[in-house]
Amino acid sequence: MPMLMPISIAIVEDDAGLAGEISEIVSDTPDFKLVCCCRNMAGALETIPPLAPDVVIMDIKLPDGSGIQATEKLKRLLPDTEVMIFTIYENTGEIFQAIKAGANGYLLKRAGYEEIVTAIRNLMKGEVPMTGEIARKVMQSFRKPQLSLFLQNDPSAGKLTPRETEILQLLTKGFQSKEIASNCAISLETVNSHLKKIYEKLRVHSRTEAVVKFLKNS
Amino acid sequence: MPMLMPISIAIVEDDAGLAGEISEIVSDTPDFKLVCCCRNMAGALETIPPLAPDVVIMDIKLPDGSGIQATEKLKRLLPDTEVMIFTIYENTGEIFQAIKAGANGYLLKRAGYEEIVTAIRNLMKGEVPMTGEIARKVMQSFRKPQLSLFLQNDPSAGKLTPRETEILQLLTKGFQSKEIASNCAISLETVNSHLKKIYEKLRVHSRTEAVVKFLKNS
DNA sequence: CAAAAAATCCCCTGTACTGGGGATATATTT
DNA sequence: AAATATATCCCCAGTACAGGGGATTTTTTG
Repeated sequence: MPMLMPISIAIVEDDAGLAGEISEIVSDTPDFKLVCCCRNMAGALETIPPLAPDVVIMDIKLPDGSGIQATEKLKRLLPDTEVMIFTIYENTGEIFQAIKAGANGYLLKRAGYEEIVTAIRNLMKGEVPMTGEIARKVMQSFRKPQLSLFLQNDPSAGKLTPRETEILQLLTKGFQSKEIASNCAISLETVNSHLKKIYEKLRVHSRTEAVVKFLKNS
Repeated sequence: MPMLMPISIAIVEDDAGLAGEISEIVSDTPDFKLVCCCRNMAGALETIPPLAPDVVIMDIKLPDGSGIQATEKLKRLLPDTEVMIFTIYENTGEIFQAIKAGANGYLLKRAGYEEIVTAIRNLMKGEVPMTGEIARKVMQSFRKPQLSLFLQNDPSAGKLTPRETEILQLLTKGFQSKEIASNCAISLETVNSHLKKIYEKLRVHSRTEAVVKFLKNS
């Protein structure tokens, strides 16, 4: 399917080797057209806006700033340009920052030739190219205190004993551990023991998570 | 590539016509195996757990409940089973509920033969099949988060600033301070500063108390 | 009765949290 | 222009919490 208008692509990447590889991929694809290849943020913000490419492939770590900042600024100037982050980082924080900055896709650098070409085409179709791992992380963030909601009729999560339920209820009232101890006339250590079991059974790692889970399901 | 173990699939769909179409697609694919086809939620919750299929294709509108509830319950019992929502609804709320309930993918009913087969295979590879439109919506929700949420003008909340509200909301998801820092791209110290103000305004002395107050008032 | 579950207590290590000081840079409002 | 609010960052001290070992007694249950 010959296209009248090739997809114009800009690259922002400080590593010369990698920049070369990508530009080769772009050049080797008939309907792709490389319009510029920047080495740093300053250059990108100066060169790219007047070119208004269809796609920008953006590295995160740049010598004079972060690709995330660059993305934010570029998207403000060129809202219709698709920015795809291309990075080695799998850190969740980075990913969210990039998404918030307006990135339209997120590829890991270990991606192969085919993957990159496909991702760019998908981008133009309005899809959101992400590796499976990244998509999972994004999805998980929605169910952060993890699913697996309840206790009463949840066989996989052990049922709470009466004492544990009582203590959990006190947690929801904002009591701290030593207050619970004196309230129940037991030692602080015992409260700790119960908390450990409660966390284990609810599969959480803090009193706040435990309380949220409890309140959501009662 | 012949597979020794076919992918076992269950369908939950009240519309007989559609159920028929999907089961045909599944049956026509060599390495797929249909293990059951349920018409309602009650049946699904009874039949599916002992079968422990690899994949469940789940309709949202069921005669005796919602596919979202069904997903939640199934995922509790079968955390390793991939549940793919299959629906006509493009409503953002529905999508988020489904994701929170633990759905692993989200397909629109206008999807074609190929798309369905591909989605199931991607699911097994750990990817998250979503149509482009849905992925966009999910991503967008990160860009302008929280503002839509309820607490906005709660008088008892003592006028929290947008940032404070955002952070409080992250608390309710069980995030710890440094996770909030990385998600908001600010330092831990800043998170602490915000927390101090939040506690002061809500007149509480711990994150758990803050969360409880927030959840009770929303 | 014997085994299992529940409830109690103790030690210890490392990390997270609370709350007390600050400071600075933008915005917003007056 | 001055005052106020918001958002950001820093240091520090003391406490609380999370989770890893245990152990003992009572209660429940097969």
